[in-house]
Amino acid sequence: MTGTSPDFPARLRAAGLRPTRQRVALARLLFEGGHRHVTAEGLHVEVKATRMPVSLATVYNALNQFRDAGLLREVVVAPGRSYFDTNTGHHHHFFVEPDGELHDFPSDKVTIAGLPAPPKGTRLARVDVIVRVRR
Amino acid sequence: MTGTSPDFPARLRAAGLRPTRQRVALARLLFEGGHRHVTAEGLHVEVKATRMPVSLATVYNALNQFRDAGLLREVVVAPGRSYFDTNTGHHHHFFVEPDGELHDFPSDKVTIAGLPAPPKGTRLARVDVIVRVRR
DNA sequence: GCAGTATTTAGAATTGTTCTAAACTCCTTG
DNA sequence: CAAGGAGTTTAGAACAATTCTAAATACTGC
Repeated sequence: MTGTSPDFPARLRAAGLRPTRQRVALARLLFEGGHRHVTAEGLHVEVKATRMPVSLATVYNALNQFRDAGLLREVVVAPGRSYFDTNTGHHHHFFVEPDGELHDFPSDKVTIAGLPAPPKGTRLARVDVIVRVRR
Repeated sequence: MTGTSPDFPARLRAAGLRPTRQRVALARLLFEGGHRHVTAEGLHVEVKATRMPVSLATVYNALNQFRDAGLLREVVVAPGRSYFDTNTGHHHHFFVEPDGELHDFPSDKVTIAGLPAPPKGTRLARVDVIVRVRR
């Protein structure tokens, strides 16, 4: 079989989101190639470069909805700017300061031992490892 | 005994910062008790409650200068808000979502194995572990 | 004490993000 | 396939966190 041609409208519908033109355009940019890290501003610039103008507010809306639907993961590494990661599986990040470049690395080779128990009345949600590096 | 009275002016001077009234007032709030996590807004409210009014801009300036001087560490855990940690030693964080509560835990019991090498042309700066928990 | 530079300040400006209300579009139904 | 309603999009205003600006003030060395 020749490469899966991702049916974006269907994927969006499966996530409980109406496949509007702008959501499909954004999904295409986000999910068509390999994994990516984007900011709202960056994605807005990209989508404007296509023949489908989309407002910045819609980019923000879509990113938040995609994240809530589990299609994206939000990564908080730098003050004042949110990154969204199309890789929603288990993995961690390299963050190159001060450029703001972000790279995934798989978590399956990484072992974290000796973590204390969560504070009383809380349960573990996720463990983020951010390896900060400099040029 | 009257306990150790930390000489804040001297500590500031040692860090290369002039011991102005407002910096000393902020240092007192930050370093007098045990380790703390503060936001600029929060610290501003606190310092206003003392008899020494300090502008919000000065709080931001001071926090940034203290961080640059190594007296504080900035912790990025939530989008749109920076936390400053008076604990500059090796340790990691619990972050209670969605309240925004932050707790330290020492890193000496924690072992992280299997981290990949930093990307070419970069050197390791720090490894942050954020354990996200929920109520 | 005085000059001189660093610091503080109020308020404006900037940046990133969310909100609002009106216009539009997807989808279902007839 | 027209119509209607709910869900979306949009431009622009609003908001929140932070930084900048230019003028006033405070620390420090002499």
